Amino acid sequence: MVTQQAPEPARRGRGRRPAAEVRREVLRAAGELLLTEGMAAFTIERVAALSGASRVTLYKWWPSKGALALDGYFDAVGPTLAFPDTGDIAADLTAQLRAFVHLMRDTRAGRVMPELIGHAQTDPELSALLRERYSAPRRALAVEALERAKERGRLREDVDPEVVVDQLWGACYHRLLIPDQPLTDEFAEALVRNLLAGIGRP
Amino acid sequence: MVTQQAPEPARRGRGRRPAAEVRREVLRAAGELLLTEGMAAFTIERVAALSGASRVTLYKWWPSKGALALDGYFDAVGPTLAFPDTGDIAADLTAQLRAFVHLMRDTRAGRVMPELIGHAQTDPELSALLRERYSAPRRALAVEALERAKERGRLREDVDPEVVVDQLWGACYHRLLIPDQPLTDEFAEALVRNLLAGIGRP
DNA sequence: ATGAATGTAAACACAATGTCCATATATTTC
DNA sequence: GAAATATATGGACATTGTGTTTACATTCAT
Repeated sequence: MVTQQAPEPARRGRGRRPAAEVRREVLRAAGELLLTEGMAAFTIERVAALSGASRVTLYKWWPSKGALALDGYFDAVGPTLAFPDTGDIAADLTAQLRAFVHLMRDTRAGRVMPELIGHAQTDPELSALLRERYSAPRRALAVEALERAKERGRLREDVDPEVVVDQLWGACYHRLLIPDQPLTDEFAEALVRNLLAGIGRP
Repeated sequence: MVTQQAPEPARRGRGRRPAAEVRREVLRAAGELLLTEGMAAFTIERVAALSGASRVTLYKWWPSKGALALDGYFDAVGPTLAFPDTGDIAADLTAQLRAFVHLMRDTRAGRVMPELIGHAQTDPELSALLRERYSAPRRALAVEALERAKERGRLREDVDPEVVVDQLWGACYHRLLIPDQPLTDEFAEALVRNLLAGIGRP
């Protein structure tokens, strides 16, 4: 039962294919298209053509273009999340922020993620999915790290970790989405320094 | 020379109309459409229909849909910018941030601005325009206020005002664009408190 | 083996983009 | 004031993407 794999990109006869195979191919094509040409070129039609699946199939499985894009993104990038915990909260935050800055500055993620966030502004489906599968989990990791630091007495008791997250990662997203100023290592370091020590003077 | 103003929305004969009148009508229609139905419903076609102008005219005057949207936004909202300067930097920052939070939470601007920023992620024209006419001027106002505070000795000398801006307004935009957490007055106040006094403990 | 589930191709209707044209009117120039 | 020029208008067109419908082929489960 040797299935002749067509060497050419996509040319197939009629009839059903295994669902798992179709899904795999679609996600691969979606991720590839997203990372190479960006959200502007990302259409259901092109994903269908690249994956060899029919548009109807895509419409059946994914509720919106954004949902498909997000699935494609995670399929391509994978769940590369981690949070160091050395006990030194300043160092841990700086390390995590620098890693984030590098990811956004040196890889395609730095173009794709802003485009996904941008698209989510007019796509409630994608907005919910993005919160649920991307921002909320990442936020939780940071909040946990800050809570631990608080328990160790490294942070003031009255500080809300959720606000701190916005003042660190939110600041990065700001420079990513509205690029008036560059996203650099020095920026990441200054964020932590400013916030921990305070910028005021008695 | 009495020009009979058609009482019905948009029904006109052929021929050239005064450029200023056309421009005014187009901007009014664009702003209105944007504020009532949002970016998703904002199309060249609908702006043309609402304004009574022809699509060709819009294509000639505006390089992209985003540019037209931004012009319409400013036409509708106007340059409502101001920065208090009472000498108390903490109070000034808090006041300005609270005003921003209110604008975004209680008016249509809170929906439109995220959509414009979102659209800018895949529209370089709009991105440049947004920086040039919106974010850069606003940023400058905040930076100037922080510089003045520095000169008065209220802020540490080694602090970069540009970073501070991201940690205050960037944090707000974060909650606006990725709404995991709500945008509240308490949030605005906590931002300033955290940053001025520092969140660390010796 | 058989039938239900599901992917495929092809066609359609629809909306919006972007670009023609010929014509009519405003503005400028003489 | 009249002619020349600039430009807005309506209408038509090709193109692209969305989303749905229909008939058919193949896989998967029983």
